[in-house]
Amino acid sequence: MQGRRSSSRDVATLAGVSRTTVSFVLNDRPDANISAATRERVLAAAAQLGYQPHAAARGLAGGRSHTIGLVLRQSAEQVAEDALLAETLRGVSGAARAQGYRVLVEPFGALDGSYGDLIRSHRADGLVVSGPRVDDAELQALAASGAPLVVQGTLPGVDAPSVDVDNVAAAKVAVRHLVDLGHRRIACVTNASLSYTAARDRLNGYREALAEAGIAEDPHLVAEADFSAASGRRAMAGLLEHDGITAVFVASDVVAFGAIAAIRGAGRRVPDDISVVGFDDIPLAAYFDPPLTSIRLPAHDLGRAVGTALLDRITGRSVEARTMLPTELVIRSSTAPPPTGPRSRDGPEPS
Amino acid sequence: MQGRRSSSRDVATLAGVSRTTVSFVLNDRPDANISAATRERVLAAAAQLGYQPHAAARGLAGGRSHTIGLVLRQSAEQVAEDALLAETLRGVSGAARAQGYRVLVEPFGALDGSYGDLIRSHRADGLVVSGPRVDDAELQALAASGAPLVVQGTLPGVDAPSVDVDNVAAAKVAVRHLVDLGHRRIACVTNASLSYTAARDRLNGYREALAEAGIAEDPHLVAEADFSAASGRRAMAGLLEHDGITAVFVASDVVAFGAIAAIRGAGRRVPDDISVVGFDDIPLAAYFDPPLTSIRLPAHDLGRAVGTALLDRITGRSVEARTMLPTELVIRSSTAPPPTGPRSRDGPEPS
DNA sequence: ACGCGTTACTAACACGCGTTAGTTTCTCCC
DNA sequence: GGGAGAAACTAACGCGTGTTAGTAACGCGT
Repeated sequence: MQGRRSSSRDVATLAGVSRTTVSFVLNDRPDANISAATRERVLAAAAQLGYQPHAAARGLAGGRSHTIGLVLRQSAEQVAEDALLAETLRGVSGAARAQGYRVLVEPFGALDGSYGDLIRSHRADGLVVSGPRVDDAELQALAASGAPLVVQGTLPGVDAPSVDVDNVAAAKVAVRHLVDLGHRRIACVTNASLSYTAARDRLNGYREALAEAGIAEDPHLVAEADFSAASGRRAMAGLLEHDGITAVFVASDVVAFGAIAAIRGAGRRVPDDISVVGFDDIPLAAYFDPPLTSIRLPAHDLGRAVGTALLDRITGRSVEARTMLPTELVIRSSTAPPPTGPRSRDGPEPS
Repeated sequence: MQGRRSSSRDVATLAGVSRTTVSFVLNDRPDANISAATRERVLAAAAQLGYQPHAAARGLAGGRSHTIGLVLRQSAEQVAEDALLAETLRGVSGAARAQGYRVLVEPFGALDGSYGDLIRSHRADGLVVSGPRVDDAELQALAASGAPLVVQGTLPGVDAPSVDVDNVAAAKVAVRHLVDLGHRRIACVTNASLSYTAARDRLNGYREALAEAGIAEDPHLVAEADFSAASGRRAMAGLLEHDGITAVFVASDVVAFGAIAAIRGAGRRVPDDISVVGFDDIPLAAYFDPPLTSIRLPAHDLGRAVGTALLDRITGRSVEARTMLPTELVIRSSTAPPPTGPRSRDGPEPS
């Protein structure tokens, strides 16, 4: 079908025009005057040869790589546990492809902070930085140098647009759901170390919800996890040493799976003895036992939004400094009213 | 810190040498004779300027993009459900980076078969094709044209190296585990449609294990799922209409989660009434209730192996036509001996 | 003093495209 | 008929690098 790689010169020769004309036609230059007949001839020639511009040559001449980088700033273990990565990636990639861009994924953001090389070497025209941390010097420097980058998540003090969900509000909705069911002694397991802004925000949402309900916060009822189910189990096991807990807000579904394992391990039942609300609504949440009540995080939309924002930034369009996507509480079976008596199993109705 | 982008010419000027010498030093050309003093001076100048070669220029001149493509041939839903994608990606990316390569991810392999453009436009020097299907015309054409590509999975009849686990043998081990526990009436839920070779192989392993145990196969005990937990629930619900099933081999953990939901929905217990073996050993398998017995799939190693194989192919080193990675049966709590009586709850011991 | 091989370096081309400045052809109106 | 302006196209440069062919300096033996 195809002999050897064909260049733009081959197309020009076949169509009987100059290389410049070929370039004008294929790139749809609006100010160029190309007759309909010529345009047709060029397109036919290109199709016949299966012509595909050489990406490097295009990038060199045009000063644009038509590639964006997706930098995962989390550690290897965290990346592995990220059940929503695939969806986010699809969203970013979809947004990119719609404008002729492709996505380079850099999953070692945490290994060495050298992802700035992607920009410096013009391998990528811009970066989506996911899972930013407050102590990210590379990110600060990159943003200061004016590199096109968009943060997925929240990172105050960095001069770059960001896309995120409102973690505070979402966590608040989750905890309020527990309050509405009648719970008063509600624990919290964070999704990660508090050096992650998302973890901090979700914890703050928990606190605000308690405050609004007039419940005094007990610092002993807050435990930190670090993305993994194993850490959730450990954190929850610690919390269970305190009496009277009837509900937990766990700021990540994966961590919640571990927490539930700990609850079961202690001989308690979900939701009969302890209600659990998760966060993220990963695909498996609905198939867990019990099906997990959670906050749905629009992973695909997040990816698309962050990709679109970056491309807007690259192409000089205006970008909102902050985009917030809506979340939604998905109520399943891991939450119920608190037990009435010490061992009552009847379903009491909240007033 | 950095003024404007510095080119190789700036480095040459600063070091007091020619641009060619700079190129020789930075690329470590073995046949070039560069004095230690000059080499030192060049490296110092490059470091001082923070010099980073322009990727497009390098690619154009060298004819190599230093990028490999990771093509996900599964549908969007399947990609979303793929809990091991992150690990595989890390493996591929790690292998690539070790040789100065980066990874471009193409998650829309199923949308349009146009991933060949990555090769034709020289955007990528080679492709890792994951989740191949027998009816992939693009793949056939690409392989025939001599494009460097490596298949992750199994696809007979395509002239390209492949990396995979031995799905037949692994499935056999899983089913033999059930047989050894004393089960005789063992059902199977596939992980996907049988147009996927992995699904077919795992089913064959199931059949071989039954045959070796002298158990006649009942075609009614095999049901197809399609990657999702929802499909697993449906498939299992159908199987439960047949009497006497005491164990199921489900060729995917995610699907198994759905299957377990169906079993519970029918009022049966795992493993007391029905044992379940999964496949993949996704991170959450250990935290499911009950913790899932499964076949561990070395996702990270698979990624690294397939990445390394592709790079070997690109750089002209010899590549084995077929690499098989080992799997391992991880026994947890979703499998147990079959119930002795119609409703016995005691733990019987297999003889 | 001269030739010869080795060492250390450089000038200049090629990669394939986008793009600016310039040229030719065509149309129209006085 | 002739000049002006628009329409349609092209020649040639530049992007930043890798690489080949070629040159200058140097050591050394005769």
